[in-house]
Amino acid sequence: MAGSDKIVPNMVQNKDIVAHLSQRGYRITPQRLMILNAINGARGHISAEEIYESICQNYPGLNISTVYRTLELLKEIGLVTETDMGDGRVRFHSAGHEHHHHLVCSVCGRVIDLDEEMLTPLTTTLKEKYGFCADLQHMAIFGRCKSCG
Amino acid sequence: MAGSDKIVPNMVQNKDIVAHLSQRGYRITPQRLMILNAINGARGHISAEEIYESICQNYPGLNISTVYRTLELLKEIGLVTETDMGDGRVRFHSAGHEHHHHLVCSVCGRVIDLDEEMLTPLTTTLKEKYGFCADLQHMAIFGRCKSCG
DNA sequence: TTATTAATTGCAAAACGCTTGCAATAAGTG
DNA sequence: CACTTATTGCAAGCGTTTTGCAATTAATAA
Repeated sequence: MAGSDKIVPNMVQNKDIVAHLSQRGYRITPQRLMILNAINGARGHISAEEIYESICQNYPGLNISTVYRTLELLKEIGLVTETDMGDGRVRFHSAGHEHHHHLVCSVCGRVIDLDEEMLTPLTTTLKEKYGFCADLQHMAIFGRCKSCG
Repeated sequence: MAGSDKIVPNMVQNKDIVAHLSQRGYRITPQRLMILNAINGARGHISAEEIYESICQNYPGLNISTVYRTLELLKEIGLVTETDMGDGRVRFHSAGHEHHHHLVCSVCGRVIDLDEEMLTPLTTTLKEKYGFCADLQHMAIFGRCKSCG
């Protein structure tokens, strides 16, 4: 997991990212790499504010607007995915990861990752009955987890 | 549908509401009744701002913060339900109504009501596989509608 | 009916998450 | 190295929601 391209400490491998960005005329900046690294390192959903704060510990110069602008960019390119977990702020994770769906416990706040194929029956039904093409990358289901019954 | 308890014009029946509120020491105010009436009359999801504006046409004295505070209260009591439709503002509807689920088209913004039983297979699966008790009152599925393919 | 009292309101200001205009900076290129 | 233009930080702004507080008012008792 720990990368060898040490532009800043603990940086993940950036080959793909560099390719993605520079092929489209975007520039590789330390801010972008750190932001992407923060998302990859989070192993799960992370908010813009959390990304900002985790980076600021090592690099206080970062601005929150840069985080938002970078997230916008990474979404466009398809490197990160956005999920609305219903708590008033949007969360992000690396698009490479599986488990795009989440069960959010409204009692304890626990988040359970959900296998993708768990939702395919639903997707199929929606397509058949309503002609609706569901985009279930952005999916959070609320309820109570096993422990909170 | 039109009520007989005409405290303000077009007021819905308030027996239940009065019971719910006063049993818990809450007071019945014209503002609360109008807000609840606006939600019931909306036949569907409605935002705080929309509630506020619809009432202000007849009663300009109303304050938006009262709307928010009342919605908070009605949620607690269980008279209204909140849904995050992903457009940066939360929407509400009467907890009594059917069609709790929505298909939201991210291209044209259209909202399609979804039959409740369309999600029961999913609910069952989540319970069986994860022990997760999904609360699908608060459900919006994003994607592209028939027309926006 | 009036007096009492605590819940509720309106107001103004602030909090919150996010966006934007702009001048300064810096990445990529020759 | 010089040049060009994407990118950044800053500060200000946006829309939605929340909050502190004094004034008002619903519910209750007298």
